[in-house]
Amino acid sequence: MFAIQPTILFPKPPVTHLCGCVAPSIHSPRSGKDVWTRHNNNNINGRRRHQFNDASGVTTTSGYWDRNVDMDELLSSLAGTSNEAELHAVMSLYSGRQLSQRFMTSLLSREPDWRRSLALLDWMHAVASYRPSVFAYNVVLRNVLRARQWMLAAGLVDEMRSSSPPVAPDRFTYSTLISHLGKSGRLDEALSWLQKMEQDGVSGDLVLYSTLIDLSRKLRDYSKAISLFSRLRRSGIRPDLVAYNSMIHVFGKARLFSEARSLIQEMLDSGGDVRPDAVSYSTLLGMYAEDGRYVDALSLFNDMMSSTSGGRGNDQPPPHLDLTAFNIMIDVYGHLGMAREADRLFWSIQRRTGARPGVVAYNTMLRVYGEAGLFGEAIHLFRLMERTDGVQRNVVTYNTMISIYGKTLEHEKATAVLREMQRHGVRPDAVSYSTIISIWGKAGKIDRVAKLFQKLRTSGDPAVADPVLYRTMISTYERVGLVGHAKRLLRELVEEGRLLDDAAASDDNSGVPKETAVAILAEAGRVEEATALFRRAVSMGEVKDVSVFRTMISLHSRHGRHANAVEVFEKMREAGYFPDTNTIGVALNAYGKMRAFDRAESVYREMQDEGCMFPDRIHFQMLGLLGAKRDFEGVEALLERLEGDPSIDRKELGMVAAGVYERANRLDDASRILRQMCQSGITITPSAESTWARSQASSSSSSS
DNA sequence: TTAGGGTTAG
Repeated sequence: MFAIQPTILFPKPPVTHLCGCVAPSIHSPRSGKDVWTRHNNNNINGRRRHQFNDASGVTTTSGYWDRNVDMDELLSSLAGTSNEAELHAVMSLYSGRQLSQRFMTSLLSREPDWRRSLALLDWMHAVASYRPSVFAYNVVLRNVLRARQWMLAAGLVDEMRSSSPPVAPDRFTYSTLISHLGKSGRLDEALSWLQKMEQDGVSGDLVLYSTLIDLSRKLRDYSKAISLFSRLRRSGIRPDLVAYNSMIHVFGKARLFSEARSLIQEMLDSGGDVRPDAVSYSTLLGMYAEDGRYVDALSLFNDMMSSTSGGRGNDQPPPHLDLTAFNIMIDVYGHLGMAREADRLFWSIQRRTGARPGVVAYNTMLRVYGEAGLFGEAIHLFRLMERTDGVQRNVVTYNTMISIYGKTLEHEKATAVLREMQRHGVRPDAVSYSTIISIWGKAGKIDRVAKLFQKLRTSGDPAVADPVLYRTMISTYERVGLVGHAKRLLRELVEEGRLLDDAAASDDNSGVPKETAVAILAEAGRVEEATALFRRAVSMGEVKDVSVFRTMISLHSRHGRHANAVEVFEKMREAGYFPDTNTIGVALNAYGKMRAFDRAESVYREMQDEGCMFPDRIHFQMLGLLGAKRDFEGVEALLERLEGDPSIDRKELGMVAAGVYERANRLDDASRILRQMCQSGITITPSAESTWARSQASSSSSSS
């Protein structure tokens, strides 16, 4: 009858706990009233829902009489129940009173505790023979998901699908399930439900797809995000502004900058209903900045400054010029070594955007001053923040200031800032500690470093589970020659990873999660330990972030362990993860080194079939592999296909193809390609000319 | 009833 038996899956909690979930609003009549009043006055679908607020009960439209039932009394009785059996007993007292299904559903929808709502659902099934509606299921599902009871949630939806007759899950069911799964990093489960949803003929909507796209991005699974986007387009849904902006971010992360920029163009061309906004522009600006393409950022910013489109008036700045864009540009000027321009931009923020600089602007400016050696300005700004309304120094401010005192080699002042932040109630984090440790290390204060780290570990401060902090500790020890200490740290790390194998140990959250430990070991170049721990973590399903796979693949590749790199890569694909473009590049390289050309080719093809888009260099890499395989028909076929792709730079493609032939010692073909380039009006750069000349020279020498 | 986008520090 009931596919899930919560009593079996999840042992009953102690009575006090169960009561505690509902009791505060029930036991005290006063606060209980408040809670119900608040809920019942919610204006839902334009109708005021207050009919159950009356202690005497209200007649419902369905013809049942719920008036004999005092809602408060019923809820107090329920609050005293400690398990489903007792709940059933209480409810059966009321079942003779002909509670309407609507009443029951309403009761259920107000129940925030997942155990109790599940029990109510069970009761509706078993005792009253009320058939729970999709709505009822959705409410329970929401509660179960909020409690992160994943298995139970999946079971509930399976039950809906399989009960006879089925209670067909609807858009809300899937949307709730998928977004909760995704939010907690269970992207693959989320995607498998997306499939079931499609099987059930429930169409995904724009928000759902865009949630999944953004989740993929957060898990750094850009290829998957891109594939979802093309799926969205294929199903005829037109992206809106948020979806576009999400994708600009994704394309930027995947380094597909021309794609990112073309999305902005697409919005501009779309005829006005979707126009790029401040978020579109600053996303792209930020992506340029992150990839070190400061000049591109500058040129985009110039476009933004000169475009007045969408302005609200002559005196008003255009809406796409906002504080965030300026924040990014201060950072960009800083990286370009243009501190004076950054300074000018900072002080013009209010005039040009209408907004006052916030803490991020101050923090960025602070760092730019520090990096430019303008320490007087930095200290002045730091002091100014204290006196500026609406700007609160935060952990980033203090960390930046600590690092500035590190640059001036004033470790006592750096330490003083650390104390100052604690005095002001700002908790130092992993960045604060790794900054100060590195400063103390350089000042030779190893005792202080060791003492601090020991303190952090014993206090269970979450900052210790940070890969960079570990790396700082290790390199600090190594720099002063305490190699034994560094090794001990790594050994303990592995042991702590093992400690977490024990389910009980993971509850108290002590030690370092395996994913982190793998990253630390990999960064420290400890291939064997990292590999062993990684295998354990995978087998226990503890690897959720694709970046761990990526870390391992690049670790193996750096150490020339191409077979291992390929092994991890294939495991990653089996697990349903999409590798990012960098990883694909590394994997293709590894396949090439192993001379496994066919496997490389099928990866290249399959990923495109799955909707992936590659940056040019991946295509070029594939050309190179085909050349190395001496599959020249393949080279020509791919070349022809790539020539038809307008997003690929023709000149670069020609150069790469000529290089492929040159390496394969087919100089006639190399010349042919270069000749075709000249004929189609592509100017050949000096390096191309030298390639050409070399190919001519060696072809004449080989023929003589 | 559910739900999506941008910036700073080691």
